[in-house]
Amino acid sequence: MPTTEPRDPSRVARQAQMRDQNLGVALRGIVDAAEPVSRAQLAAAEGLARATVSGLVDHLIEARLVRELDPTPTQRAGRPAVPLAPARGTVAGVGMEVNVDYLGVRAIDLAGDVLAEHVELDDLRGADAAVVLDRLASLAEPVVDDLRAAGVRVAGTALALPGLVDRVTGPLRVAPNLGWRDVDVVGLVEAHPALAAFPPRVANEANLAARAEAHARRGSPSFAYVSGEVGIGGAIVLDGEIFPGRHGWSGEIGHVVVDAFRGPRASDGSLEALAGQDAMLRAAGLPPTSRLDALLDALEAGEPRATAAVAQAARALGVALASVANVVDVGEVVLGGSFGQLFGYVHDEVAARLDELVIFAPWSPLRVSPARAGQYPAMTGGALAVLATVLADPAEWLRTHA
Amino acid sequence: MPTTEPRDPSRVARQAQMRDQNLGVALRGIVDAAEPVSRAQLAAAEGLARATVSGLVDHLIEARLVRELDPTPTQRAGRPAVPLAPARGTVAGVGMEVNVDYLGVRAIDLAGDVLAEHVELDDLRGADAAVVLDRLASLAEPVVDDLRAAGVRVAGTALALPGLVDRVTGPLRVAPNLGWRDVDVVGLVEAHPALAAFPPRVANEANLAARAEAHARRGSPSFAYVSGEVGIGGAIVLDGEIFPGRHGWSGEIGHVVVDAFRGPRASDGSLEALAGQDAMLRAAGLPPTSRLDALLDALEAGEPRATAAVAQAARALGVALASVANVVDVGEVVLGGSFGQLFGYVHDEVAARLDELVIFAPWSPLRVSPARAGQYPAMTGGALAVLATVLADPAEWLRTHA
DNA sequence: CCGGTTTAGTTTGCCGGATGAATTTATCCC
DNA sequence: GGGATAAATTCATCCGGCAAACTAAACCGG
Repeated sequence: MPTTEPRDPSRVARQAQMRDQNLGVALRGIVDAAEPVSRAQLAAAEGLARATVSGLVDHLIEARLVRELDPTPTQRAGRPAVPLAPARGTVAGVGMEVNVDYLGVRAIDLAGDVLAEHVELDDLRGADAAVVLDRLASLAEPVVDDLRAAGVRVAGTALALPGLVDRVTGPLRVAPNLGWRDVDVVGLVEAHPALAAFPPRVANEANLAARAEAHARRGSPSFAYVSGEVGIGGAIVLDGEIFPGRHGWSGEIGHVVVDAFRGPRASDGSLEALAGQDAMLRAAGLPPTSRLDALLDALEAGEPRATAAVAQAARALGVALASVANVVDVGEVVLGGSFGQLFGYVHDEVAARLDELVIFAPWSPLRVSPARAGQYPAMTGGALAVLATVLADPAEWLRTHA
Repeated sequence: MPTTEPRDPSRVARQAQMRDQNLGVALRGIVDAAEPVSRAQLAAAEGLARATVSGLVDHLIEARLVRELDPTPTQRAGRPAVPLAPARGTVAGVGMEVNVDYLGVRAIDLAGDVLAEHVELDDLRGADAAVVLDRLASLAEPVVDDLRAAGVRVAGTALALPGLVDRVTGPLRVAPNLGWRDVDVVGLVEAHPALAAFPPRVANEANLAARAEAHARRGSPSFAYVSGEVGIGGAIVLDGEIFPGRHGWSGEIGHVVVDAFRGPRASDGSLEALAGQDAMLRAAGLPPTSRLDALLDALEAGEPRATAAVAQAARALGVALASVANVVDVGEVVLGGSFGQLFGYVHDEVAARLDELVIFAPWSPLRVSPARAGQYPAMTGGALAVLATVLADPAEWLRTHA
């Protein structure tokens, strides 16, 4: 599970906050651990006294955020440790997504297990926002209801969208590939009575997908994530944290210009214009209505136009990512979405461009790897984003919810 | 003064740390304030009890980090507040810089006043690193000695270099325009006996210049900074903090590629290749040995080749900055160094390209402004970086120094 | 089987430091 | 000179982390 939300760094230390803060430290220590840890290990890892940790853990267990496992038979002397693990099925984050050809919901608990999931495939280009969001809410309603009926506390919902979304207030500014502009997404979702109590945190699809990717990789990785859907989105991950930017609009790698002098408008040379799905299909001589599978088939068959199209796109992708790496100093590039599927065809070119263009490559070569977060990573990332609010300050969350 | 160094966010809260942390909060509250604040104001601003703040402030005064000013005659009833201000001339940060045509030292105290300064102009392209750094140390030696003789505690030194420098360990990886590569800068500076006790924090020139710029703008601004020296450097500033990246190599805007298909090598289309000082002079038909002044004269005279050269460079600059803005979501662009001097000639084109290419421009237009940090901002930024270590944890600093 | 050893977890008294209320100090105003 | 008002200090209280002592539950060697 990724770590905390950003917090005011110059915060004063108070007595009361101390407890709350350490409760969070303990919970994150348990949830982030690769293996179940004992109270004693946790104390050693965080530098707290064992007595202190015991008190915190008792609190977390009582709040059903943590559970004790059966002691594992060890061959060592001494009283066996009680392994601690995140509780299962007690708290859930709900991630929702509307994208160009599907929409869906996924609920995940603190242990990272998927508790429920619903996805519907459909072409939503140009669909009416109110209709689509009502349909999404209808999809989410039974999920939320079932969870609550089963005694699962729903910590909140998140909604991933393929566009520019304000970080806090959540209006969708523009989603070019859906044809949406200035949509009050939160309001439309809340309009559905079942979700009125759970206003979604809205965020960009690629940013949430990157969060899922960071979670899948454990241990606070840093990378630039590229999400090839119909458009090209992206995100920057630093030490396991999504880099949100000032308004939540960061990571728009698709709008990086790699060829400023290509057409009359400089945006004709943007990465999305050169390596977006439509551009690749066109360059490969495939009908614009076809899907990525058609391109993959053509590549498999060794079709020269398809090969050339993907090579050209890979060059643009590599150049754009090199610029990103030069500016934000990330050591790894993760290709997701369609670029994940095309990984074998684009890896070498992307790696070569990074090697050539990133100024620090001689001292810290960049890795290029495919996404591992599974299907619909933005739904997972949305659920994780919700759970991260619980992890950031469990005491506060327990006071307001629970 | 800019705020703290980044700190481990998931740190546990301890009793002992609480005092130290609040000491830092209080000190930063006083130093960052635009006007002198009283203990009571500080307590209200930070949400601490007045009693607590009093104790902290007493500690800071005793440590000569803060001083009390004379109460200003106010027209209100009640006991007049004692204004608190950063102490002057008690602690200094020393910023040093080696750049392509100058090298120098500047010492600054907590109040932001320049206590000492020495700059020597010289063309250092291709000069031997050991020789230059020894010369720099000789320049810094009397500055440090004089400060110490005057009872000023020297908090440390920083060294700005026009190249890629490792954040912590500080070897200079490469400085293309100096012709340096893999230089143990810290070791060479420390070799000078006067500086043996003050190993410099080494950092990129543009990153430190951006720190000075952030300081000059108060109030935690966010912007992308471009430093046009002989090469083109840059930095990202978010809420007043320099964004260092994983290794301290961030902000290399000069290596952003805006025209991937220009030459045989993709790097022929980098911003530095298109808008660096050499490129502009060449395009303007000026001899490569000439300086920026010659270009400014030609522009002033309406010389068409010069105008065209700068227009072309401005286009590349605007496109590169648009890519940066799309990726890191900054709302302002600050042009420093030669681009600061050329500001009047490049502003419109840069602003137009940002407006055209930055996807969020319709909702949050980007500002383009010239740098205000004065001459040799990297020296100032280096000194501020040193002082920031004091501000980050004054208690710790007092334990180890003082 | 039993005492010694080792490690995990709990109990307990202590202590640092934030806190709020009360107090003192310093000014303005009538 | 006597309120009124606000700043700063003093003081008793309380919270929570801490170290040490203690209990619990395993292993081991005889």
